Amino acid sequence: MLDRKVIRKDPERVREGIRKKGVEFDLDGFLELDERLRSLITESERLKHERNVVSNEISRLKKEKKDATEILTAMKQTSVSIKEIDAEIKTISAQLDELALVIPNIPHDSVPYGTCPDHNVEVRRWGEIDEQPCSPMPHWEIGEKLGVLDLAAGSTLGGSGFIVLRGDGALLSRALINLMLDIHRRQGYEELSVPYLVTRDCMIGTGQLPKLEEDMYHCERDGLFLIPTAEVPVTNIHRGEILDGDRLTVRYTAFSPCFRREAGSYGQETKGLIRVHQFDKVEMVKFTQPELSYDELESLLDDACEVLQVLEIPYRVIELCSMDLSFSAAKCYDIETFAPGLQRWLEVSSCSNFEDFQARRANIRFRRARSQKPEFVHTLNGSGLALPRVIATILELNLTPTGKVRIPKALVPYMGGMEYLEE
RNA sequence: GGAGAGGUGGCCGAGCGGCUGAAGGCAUCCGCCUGCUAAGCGGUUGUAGGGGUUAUACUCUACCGAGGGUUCGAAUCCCUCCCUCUCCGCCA
Repeated sequence: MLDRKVIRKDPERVREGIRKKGVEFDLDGFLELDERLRSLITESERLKHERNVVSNEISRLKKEKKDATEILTAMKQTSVSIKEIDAEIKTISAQLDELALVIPNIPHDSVPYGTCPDHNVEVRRWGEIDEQPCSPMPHWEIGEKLGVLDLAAGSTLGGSGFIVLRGDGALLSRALINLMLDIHRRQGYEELSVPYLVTRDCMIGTGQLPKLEEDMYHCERDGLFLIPTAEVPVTNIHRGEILDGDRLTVRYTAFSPCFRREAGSYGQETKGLIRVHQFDKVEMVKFTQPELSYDELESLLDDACEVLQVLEIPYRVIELCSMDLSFSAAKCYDIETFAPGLQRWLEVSSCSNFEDFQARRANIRFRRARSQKPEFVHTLNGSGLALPRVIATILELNLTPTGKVRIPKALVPYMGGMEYLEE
């Protein structure tokens, strides 16, 4: 959510931001409604003041046992007026709130303008990309051959888009989760284990709702949503709170499964492990002071990259252009690994700074000192990392001529000493 | 799921429908006092929105779990919902 005052005082900046994100929004209509609301509030408060004054007068008269019938009747009319005006205020206010929730965050000045992923900017690479693997084979073929991946079982259980990992594949997944969490703990993140079902308010807080309702699994009976990422519960853990400024920057990491309906996805995109309805992910979330958030974004990115370095997986870092940014993000880096079997790059992490956009929605603030007013924190999050695509990369990248898959050294201890996945 | 109790300021805890933004205590911060690791005295301390100011000051409105209702007027009465606690039941 944007600051209502900023929208009011600097509408052009907001208009420009909305344009850069490629979103349609009637800002003038919004501003007119806001103007109308404020004049109604002024009028309502004027009448309430009058009512308060006269009510005291009535009280006084009654104590003195004098007659108050006359002003009492007059006040009845005032009371009716207040009710009418307040009803209108309520309606307009609700309209404005609803509208405000669908205004996207404004891209940071450093974000390149662009209309599609082709306009994203490669920031840097790490490691050698071998464009010619020993035998280009997609991970699902490797995985099924080794018996670590069972796509048929997945679709039996949940339909298309669900997967089953078997034996050493399941172990590999568990090992990766542990390795990632251990790395992030060492980097200074507190590990959390959080609910996978959350309330609508949480989903609004981080910005998934109301815009992306179609992409969410919803348990209507209980009004709960399955989380699309641990970002939602972890960020909302401080909703409504005022954090102690001394405690910032707060860093959390959490493992969770992620549930996404992926409405509208189809074809090649959905094959194998690339796009599934349920996948595991280790997430990092930060709460920080506004002046530090862009430094924290860089270190967050580094923290995610470190996982790939430990796993000896080459990657590149992409800065998203304005229209490729998510609704809530002000700036975002994607980390992509190269899958030699598929001959394409896979997004394994997104590291974003939301500035105060989520903090306003979820009302997360901090106080610099006891005497000072609370300010909104800046929130950031990044995957560290998404499991299935990392597994896909490892399968395709570490495939040996004999058909075995080499397990990255750092992972071996987590695999009970196992060095290869083999038949 | 059933029965009961309760949700008030940073915390504890009062609160006959009218001068209660809210007693009292603790804590906080400021000052005074006192030569001893403390006590005493006085004062201070919420959030949001509007108006106002260069910024303060100032001022208005709202807020006692949430939302409705009754009333000239609600923390206080009525309804609905949420949450917490205790007991019982059920269950991994």
